[in-house]
Amino acid sequence: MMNNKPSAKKVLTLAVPADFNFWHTIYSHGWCSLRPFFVDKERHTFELTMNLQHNRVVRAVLSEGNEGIDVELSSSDRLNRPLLDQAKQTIADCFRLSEDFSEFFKFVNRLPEYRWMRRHGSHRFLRAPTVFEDVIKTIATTNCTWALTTVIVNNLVDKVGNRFDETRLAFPTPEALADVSESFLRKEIKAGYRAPYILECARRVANNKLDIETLRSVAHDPNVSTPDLIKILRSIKGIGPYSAGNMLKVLGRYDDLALDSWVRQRFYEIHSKGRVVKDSRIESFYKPLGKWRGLIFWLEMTRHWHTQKFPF
DNA sequence: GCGTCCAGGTCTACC
DNA sequence: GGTAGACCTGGACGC
Repeated sequence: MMNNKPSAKKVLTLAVPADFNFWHTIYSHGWCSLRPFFVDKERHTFELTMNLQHNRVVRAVLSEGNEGIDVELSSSDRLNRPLLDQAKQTIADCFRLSEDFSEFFKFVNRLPEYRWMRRHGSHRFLRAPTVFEDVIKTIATTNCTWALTTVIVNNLVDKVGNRFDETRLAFPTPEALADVSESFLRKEIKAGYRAPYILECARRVANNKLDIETLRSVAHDPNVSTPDLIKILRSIKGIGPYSAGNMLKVLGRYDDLALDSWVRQRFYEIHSKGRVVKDSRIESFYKPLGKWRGLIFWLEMTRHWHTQKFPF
C-alpha cells in the first residue's frame, strides 16, 4: 500500500508508569537502532513506522514530555478513533507500559548490589509492534556481526516493507514476506542460510499455522512454564537456545540468561578479570536470582550504556 | 590487495 | 544426549 502523501496528523500524550524512563527504555537493547525504529539524535525524538489495521501505515514521532510520552501521529488516511486507539496501544506495547514491575523492584530492593536497578529505568525491554517482527529480527542477529544484522533488517524493510513515504517504511507483514522466494531472501536481503528460516516462519504465520502474536499474553500466563514457552519458541526454525532466551526477555519472561558472545565477553570483563569461564559458571552465578536472573544479568551487563543519552 | 578469522548461533547427521 | 561440521555475510586483522 502506497501512502505517499501523509495528510492526517494527531498530537497526543501517552501516560507512563512512575518507574518509566523514556531514553533508558529506548536504549534497553539494540532494537532501537534497527529500522523501522529511528533515533533522531538532533531532534531528540524516537520514530517508528507501523502497520495497522486494514493495511494502513502510520508514522509516530515520540519525545519525552512532562506528562508522559508526547506522540505525533501521521497517516495518509483519516486517523479515526479505531486507528488512533490501535496506534496508541501499539506504542504502549512497544514500551510495555502496562507491565507491572513492582515484584521485581521488591526483589532487587533486598539486594544492595542490585538496588540501583529500581531507579535506573532500563528494565522495560523495547519491543517491536509485533511478535513476528521481534522473531525475524532475532533470527537476523544470529551468527553475524551487528553490521550484518542491520543490513538484513534494512533490506527487509526497504524491499518488502509497506511504504509510508519516500524514505519511511514499516516492517514487512508475514503475508508480504511469505510471498517472496528463498533465493530473493538469500541474494537481495543478504539473509544467507537464514533465508529458509525466515520464509518458513512467515508462511506459518501468514497461513495461521503459528499463532505467534498471542505469545505476549502466553508469556504472562503463570500456568505456562518457561520450558513450555521455550519449546514453542524452539519450534520456529532458526530459533535456538540464545534466540529463545532473547525472545523470552522481549516477551516478558526473565528466567533465562540468553548467553551470546557479546554478553559472555561482558561477564568476563566484569566478573572474572577478562578470563574466559564456562557458561555453567555464569549460570550458577545468577541462579540465586531465580525468575529475575535474566533481567538482572542484562541490566548489569549494559549498565555502562546509560552513562550517556545516546550510547550507540 | 589478499587471505583468514570470526561475529550478539542453529541445524543436521552421526555416534 | 552430546558433538562435529556446514552454513551466509562482511568487517577486522595480519601479511
